[in-house]
Amino acid sequence: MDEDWDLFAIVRSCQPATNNTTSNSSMPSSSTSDLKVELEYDAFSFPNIVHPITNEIQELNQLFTSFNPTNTTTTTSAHGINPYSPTHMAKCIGQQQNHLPPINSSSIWPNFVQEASTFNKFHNQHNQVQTIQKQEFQAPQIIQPQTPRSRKRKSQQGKMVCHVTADNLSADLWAWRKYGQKPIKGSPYPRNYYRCSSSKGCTARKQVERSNTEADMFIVTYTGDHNHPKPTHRNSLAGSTRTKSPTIHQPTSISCQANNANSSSSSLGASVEEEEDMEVEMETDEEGEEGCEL
DNA sequence: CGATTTTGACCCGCGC
DNA sequence: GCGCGGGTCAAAATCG
Repeated sequence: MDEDWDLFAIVRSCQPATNNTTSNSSMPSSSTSDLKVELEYDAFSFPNIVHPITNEIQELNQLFTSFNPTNTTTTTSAHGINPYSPTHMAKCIGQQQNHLPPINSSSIWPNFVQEASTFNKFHNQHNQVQTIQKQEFQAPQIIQPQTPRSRKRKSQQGKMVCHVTADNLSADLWAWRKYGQKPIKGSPYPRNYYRCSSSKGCTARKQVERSNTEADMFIVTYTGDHNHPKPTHRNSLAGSTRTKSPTIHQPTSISCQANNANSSSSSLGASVEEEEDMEVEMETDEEGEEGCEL
C-alpha cells in the first residue's frame, strides 16, 4: 500500500539534495535523521486523525469564516481581496505584529478575534455595496490578475510563514498537490511547491522546505487564498506518493512536546497542543498594503 | 481513467 | 542589459 501520505513525500523530498539520488532506492533506518523520517512518516500513517488544531491558517480560516455572515460564501472585496483569506489576515495581523508578544498563542488569539471583529465591520460594509454573485465556491470569484500568470515575486505578496514540525505538517487537512520542486540556493534542502487541489480555481499555494538550521522543523509558507470551504477530511488521493520507496511501518508514538492548554483557542474547539512546535511569522506585504484595506 | 508526483524547461522579477 | 534564481508549467510516469 502506498498510504504513506505526502508528508513522507515532503520529508523525502526535503532530504538534502545530496541524498536525493538514494531516496527512491532504499531507506536506511539507522541514522537519527532516518528515525526522524520514520517518526514523521508514522505521523502520516493516521490520516484519519483529525488534529484538534491543524495549523494556524486553518484556524484562521475557520475563525473568520465563523465571523463571516455569509459563512460558506467566499467574499471578495471590490478591491479583489478576500478579507477572510488567511493571506489577507496574515497581512493585517502582521501590521500589528509589533505590539504582539512573540509567539504566544494565548495572546495571539485574542488579537485575531479582535481583528475578526474589525473585519466583520468592514465586511458588512462591503456587503452593502457588493452583491454576492455566487453561492458556491467557483472559479469566477477568483480575481484574475491582469496578466494571465502573475510573476510577482512571492516575497512581495502576502504570505504567512509557519515553522512547523512534521506533526503539524500532517495536520494540514487541505488537499495539496505538488507542482514543483526547486533547489534553493544556500539551503541543502529543496523547496516543494504545492497548490490546493480541492478546488480548481483555488489560488492557495504552499511551500514546504526543511529548515536549514533545525532539521526537524519545516518552513511552510502559505500564499494565496482558499476560495472554498476547508475539507472535512483529507482527500484520500491527495498527496499520494508515487515513488516506490519501501513503506516503513514502524509504530512510533507521536510525542507532543508541548501540552500547554490554551483557553482562548479551546473555545474554537481546538486545543493547541503543539503551539510550541509552531512558529508563525506573519509577513506583511510592505508595499501597497494599505493596512487592512478592503 | 482520473488524480497525483516527478522533473526539466520556461518565464520573469530583481540585483548588479 | 544581463544573469541569477525563484516560481510555474506541462509532459511523462505512476498509482488506485
